[in-house]
Amino acid sequence: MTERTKTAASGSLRRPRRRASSPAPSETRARLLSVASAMFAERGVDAVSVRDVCTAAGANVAAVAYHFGGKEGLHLEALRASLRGMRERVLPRLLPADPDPVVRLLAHIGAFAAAMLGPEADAVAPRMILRELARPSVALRRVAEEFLRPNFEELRALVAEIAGIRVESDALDLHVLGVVALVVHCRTAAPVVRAQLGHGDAYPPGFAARVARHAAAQLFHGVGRSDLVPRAAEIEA
Amino acid sequence: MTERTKTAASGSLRRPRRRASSPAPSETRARLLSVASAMFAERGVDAVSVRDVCTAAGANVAAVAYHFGGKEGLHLEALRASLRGMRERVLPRLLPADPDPVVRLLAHIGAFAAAMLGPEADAVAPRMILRELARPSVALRRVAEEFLRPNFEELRALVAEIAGIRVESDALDLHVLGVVALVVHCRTAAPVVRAQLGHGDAYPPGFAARVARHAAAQLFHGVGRSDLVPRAAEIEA
DNA sequence: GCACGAATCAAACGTTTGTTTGAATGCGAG
DNA sequence: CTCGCATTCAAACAAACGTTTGATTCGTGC
Repeated sequence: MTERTKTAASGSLRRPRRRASSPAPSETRARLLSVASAMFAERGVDAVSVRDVCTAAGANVAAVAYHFGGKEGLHLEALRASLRGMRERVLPRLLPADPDPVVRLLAHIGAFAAAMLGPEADAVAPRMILRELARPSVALRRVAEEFLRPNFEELRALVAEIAGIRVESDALDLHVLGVVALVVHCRTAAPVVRAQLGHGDAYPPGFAARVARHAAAQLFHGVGRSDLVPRAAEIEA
Repeated sequence: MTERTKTAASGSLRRPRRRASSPAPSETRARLLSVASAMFAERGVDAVSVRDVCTAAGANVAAVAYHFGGKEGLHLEALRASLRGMRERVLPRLLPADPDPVVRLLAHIGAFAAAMLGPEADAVAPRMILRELARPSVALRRVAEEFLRPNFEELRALVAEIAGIRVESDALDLHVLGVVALVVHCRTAAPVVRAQLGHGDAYPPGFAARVARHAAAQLFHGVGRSDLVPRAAEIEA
């Protein structure tokens, strides 16, 4: 008994030792992760209790502590899963092999906007990531940058290639930021933006592409390539 | 005992009857409101307990329930106070009496950016308002629109006047949204943006004006008034 | 067959939450 | 003075939180 208690109490952060060659990754664990991701994205981590997650996943209350070492561990794992899903699903679409940097740029902006605002944007990943942006507390923001940072750098590189030496570095940053900001703002402040634009409960179909085309055109204008503006129309819904 | 419990459960929403001609607006009430606004803006409403607020304000735990009828009431009142302060302090600066719409537009954008990103942006109002944008749950967003909506409409009217019939309505909305989005995004996602721009823990001095000039220039480009772009430099820090 | 360990469970833990209570306090009017 | 009323206070309240506990189940390797 005492030995049991000692063993249990000793590990301040207890982690369930998983077998090296575990055949079953614990179906309960997977369910918890999936349900938690959805709920965290929907209502925010703080507004969701582990009891909510567990009952929704049909698991016991202790399951979270057992499989993830606590709520914090579940949160981090859900975030990681979201990031992984995001990278695997949308990043490939961001980088077509076309030699024309304009084509690549337009594809990038279009895919980014679609991921954030499109009809399939109900996916948990964007909502979860954007939720992290607003909470400067946790160091998980670092994890979030795993996605946003490459996105920004890639955009920056493409724009630099297209603009040539026409723009100084600082201005280049702001131009790229303008694109990201517009898309992100439409997502994070969606209710307010919809009210301002006179939309109803949801963005109209094709709105993501509309925003993407606008952002691209503005970008071309800004970096002194107004000649490319018509090509922004190449972004399709 | 049973009667006790019944009575306790009955009073669902109690409100302290304030005297009609109250001479002292309860200094404690004012302190609570001030402290709460700051803490709500800093850490978010959910992350701040009424105990935190009360001890920080040197008041009793029951003070919140007494003066505001509960935490919700305090939150709403703090939000209202922030909005009022914001309108009184920054809105007048948004509307100079200059006949030139370009001057008014530049003043508007400059003041908006300064309020959000400038050195005095530590004021609680912007942080509190922007925090509300991210939480679609409460109807307090309606209250927030008391500030953001007029801001948007005013900007829209000015841009429409400057651009003339050059732009269709939908595009006009997006152009105005682009300005708002850039400024707001720099504030809400500040840590990430700073990391992307290579800034440290804080934006460099003059950053607000830099952003404002950029947004204005982009706006002029977008609405086909590239001739006005140089005038964006009129925005000063 | 049996013991081991991973997994699940009901139950309870201690803490913190927002709120309520009933008694004190202070002050102005009658 | 004393009553009434707004205010403040220490204390306790029920509920919800994340976590821990000890028992139980069940498949596997020895």
